[in-house]
Amino acid sequence: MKVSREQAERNRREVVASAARLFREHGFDGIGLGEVMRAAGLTHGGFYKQFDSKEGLVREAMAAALERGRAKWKERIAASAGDALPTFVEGYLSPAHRDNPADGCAFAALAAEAARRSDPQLREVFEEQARGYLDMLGSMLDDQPGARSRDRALATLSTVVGALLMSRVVIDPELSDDFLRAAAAAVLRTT
Amino acid sequence: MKVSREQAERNRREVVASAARLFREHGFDGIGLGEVMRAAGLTHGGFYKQFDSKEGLVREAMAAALERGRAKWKERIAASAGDALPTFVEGYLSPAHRDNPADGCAFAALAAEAARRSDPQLREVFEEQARGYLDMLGSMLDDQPGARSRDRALATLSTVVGALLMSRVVIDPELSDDFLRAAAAAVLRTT
DNA sequence: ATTATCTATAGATCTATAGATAATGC
DNA sequence: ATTATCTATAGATCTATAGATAATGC
Repeated sequence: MKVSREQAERNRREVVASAARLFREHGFDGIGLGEVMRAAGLTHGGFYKQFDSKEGLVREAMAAALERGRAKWKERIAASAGDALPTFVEGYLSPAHRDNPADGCAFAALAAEAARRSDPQLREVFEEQARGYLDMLGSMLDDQPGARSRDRALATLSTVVGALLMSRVVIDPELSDDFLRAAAAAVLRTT
Repeated sequence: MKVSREQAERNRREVVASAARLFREHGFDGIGLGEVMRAAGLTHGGFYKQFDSKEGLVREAMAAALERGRAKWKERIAASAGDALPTFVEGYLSPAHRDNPADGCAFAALAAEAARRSDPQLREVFEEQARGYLDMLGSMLDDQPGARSRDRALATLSTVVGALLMSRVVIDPELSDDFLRAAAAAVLRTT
């Protein structure tokens, strides 16, 4: 039942990718290692040869999810003909993003849970990625009278993450859309 | 071991209050019924005489936490000499609120988890309270050229919830303070 | 007599480990 | 010979239930 070193490496990455999806979809405590391994096509007994603990997988999965998400926005912005900020804001605050948390932003899906976890290394991952997002947003924004670009990046990230969160918890589709639309308009209005 | 009807009613309310605190502090899955009952000074076996299920308690605890939170802001605003919006925003985005999730806003602490739960009635509770917050904020904001007060309430709620969330997950106290400060400034600047 | 709470437990699930197995890689 | 993965299981925990107990309230 041993596999080649390359296959083992592919398997490991598959476990991290499955975990990144399933944690965003069900929360850290909403999914067991058995189900994560099964989603990766393995059995749960093999987990500890590759990872130290569930907490270690949580850490790697969040680093992968946030890094991948940020790279995706950069690609989308580069590929777009329009301005960077509207491209990002309209994509981030789209119904498609709201309706697909498994593939979406890990801040909106899991930052509250991450803040509660005892593992400080997990919060380091979120902090490092927050700085990455702030750099990305800061470069899209110019200093303006009354607010430097970094402060506007901090406020913009807060607004889009909060709006996505609120749009997911309410049931009424109109109210949900209103959060996305009004937050996008507010962010773009201050530009 | 029976107690008077009034005492039983007090006990029930104490269970809901303990749950409201403990869920905000540890998440819905991070705390068991045993610990909730123990925090209320009871044993876990007595739980099902008062509640249908853990999900029922989650629902009642969130309704209580959000209703109580909203009432607290209204009191604070009424008692304050200053304008309503700065009073709310500076209180909501204060280090004290950030550092006390057990007593703080349930949107920032638990909306992501609530959105994932299968119970639709829980999301109804969040939606109803979101409308309450939007009404409260809308009444603090005037229509302005380019944005009606309801849209500004939607964006403001998104911004403050998102900023509190982000301020809790990062480790660096400076970065955490920056989220609170920059979000407050952005919200008040558009006034 | 009724019933709020207690002790005790069933049944499910979850993390982590032990030991077996079979394919890799020296 | 080494090792990635498998089957099986230990030990902890969690929700929910059963039946006992003792104080309330008719």
